[in-house]
Amino acid sequence: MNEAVGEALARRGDAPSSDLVCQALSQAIHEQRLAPGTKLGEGELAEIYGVSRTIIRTALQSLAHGHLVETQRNRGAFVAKPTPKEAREVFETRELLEPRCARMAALKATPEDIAMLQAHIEKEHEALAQADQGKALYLSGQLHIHISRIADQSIIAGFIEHLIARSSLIVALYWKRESALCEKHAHHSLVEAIRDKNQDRAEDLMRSHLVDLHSALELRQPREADLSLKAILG
Amino acid sequence: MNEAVGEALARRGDAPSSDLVCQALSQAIHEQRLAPGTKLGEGELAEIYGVSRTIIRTALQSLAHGHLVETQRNRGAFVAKPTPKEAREVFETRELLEPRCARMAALKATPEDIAMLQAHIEKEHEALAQADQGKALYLSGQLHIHISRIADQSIIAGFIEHLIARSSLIVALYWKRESALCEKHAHHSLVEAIRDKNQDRAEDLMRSHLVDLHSALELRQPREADLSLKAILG
DNA sequence: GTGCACAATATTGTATACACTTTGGTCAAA
DNA sequence: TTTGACCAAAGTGTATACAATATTGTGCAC
Repeated sequence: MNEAVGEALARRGDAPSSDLVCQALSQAIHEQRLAPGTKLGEGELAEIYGVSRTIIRTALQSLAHGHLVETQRNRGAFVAKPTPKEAREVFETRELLEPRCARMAALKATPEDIAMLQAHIEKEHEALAQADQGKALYLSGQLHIHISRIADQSIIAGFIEHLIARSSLIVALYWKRESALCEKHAHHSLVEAIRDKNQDRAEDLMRSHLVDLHSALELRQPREADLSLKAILG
Repeated sequence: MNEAVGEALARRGDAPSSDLVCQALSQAIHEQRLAPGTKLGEGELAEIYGVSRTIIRTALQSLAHGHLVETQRNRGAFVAKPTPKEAREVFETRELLEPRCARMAALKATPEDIAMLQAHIEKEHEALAQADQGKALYLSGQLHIHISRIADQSIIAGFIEHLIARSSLIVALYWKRESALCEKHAHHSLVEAIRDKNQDRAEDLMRSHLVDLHSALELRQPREADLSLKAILG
């Protein structure tokens, strides 16, 4: 029973309010309701969420650590604007880490894991059917995170989670065309390969899936107007 | 001249005091002057560094994001105690990332980079000659960070920096025997390979160097007594 | 009308004050 | 002696107040 007691004590929620704010802001960024470059004023956010600036500052600092927002001293926090170089690096790093994770996931996945992945894909289909672009993007990232967690390499999984968060911003800035259908099929066959414990195929499918995503980006200068001034006149 | 103006504005230092505290604590951890598990009381640190708890909390939060300290709600912050599983994962991840970085560094290193690495090795020798274990450990990690930066993959370099920071804690907890001489030689030949642009050799040397480090660890339960209760009764 | 200096405003950085939780100890009862 | 509750002290979580900095608006000189 000792184990149960420990679990209960550890599970005693007490979610810090800064975490809730952090999650709310993350989700808004992932769903592209906050565009890159948007100013995140502390007072403004404090009023919106009904907490003090202390909490907001804590949350913004967390997001800054995850490179989702950039802070400038005495100027404030802004939704991050990954540069083309950063965008390229994010995907290069994903192409290094995720195929290995897919391989390990194929090795270690339990029937429960498979069921979870398949249920997740169902949710993705629903979001696509409803043409809910933001939710579809979010769920797509979540699938990658689930796979990395199944691989049971929590550090790499943490890195991947980090990279996927940044990928949302990159997609917001540099996405070229709609290829949702392609993605849908890629996820489906990837989960199949994991289900079949086909490590080589899972690794290959993940790699080519990421290459497809990467090549669907137009890594030119950001399109926003407020930065183009700097880009042009710099 | 626009460029120069922008540079000057951006370079206008203004290091936030929380960063200074953060750096001081990091260095103390790296040099093993703060043992894993040590309580980091906010008031105590505030008095030591002559700033308010606000600054200390900010710094501790940064360190928590880097997994150098662990915070427990309403209980405070403690120097992190990586578990054997975490330790294994840290080195497995380093073995995945760093050999690739060494290869890219061999490809991209400029003569200035080589000179910097060689100068760094000199400093390592000095620290070893003075039997300054803490400084030697710190410099050893710095060399790995320099190499990853030369590879010009800033995201991977950031991950490696993160992993090396955690490695300090792991070494503090699980180091088995002294093999400083081995390390000295490994670093030397690694820099040689990079100097000679020998990518395969740089990659192999880095890999075997990391494997050596990894195998010099005794990944059993932590030795501290205050945790053994939990470990026994869990 | 244009450009610059300066003041007013707004926003961030830091310190302090207060509320809540944990912790350690004391005392009473079994 | 041991167990339990309760109280006091210490420490963390949050809000607020004040200081420093940046931004914006105004007026003056040219």
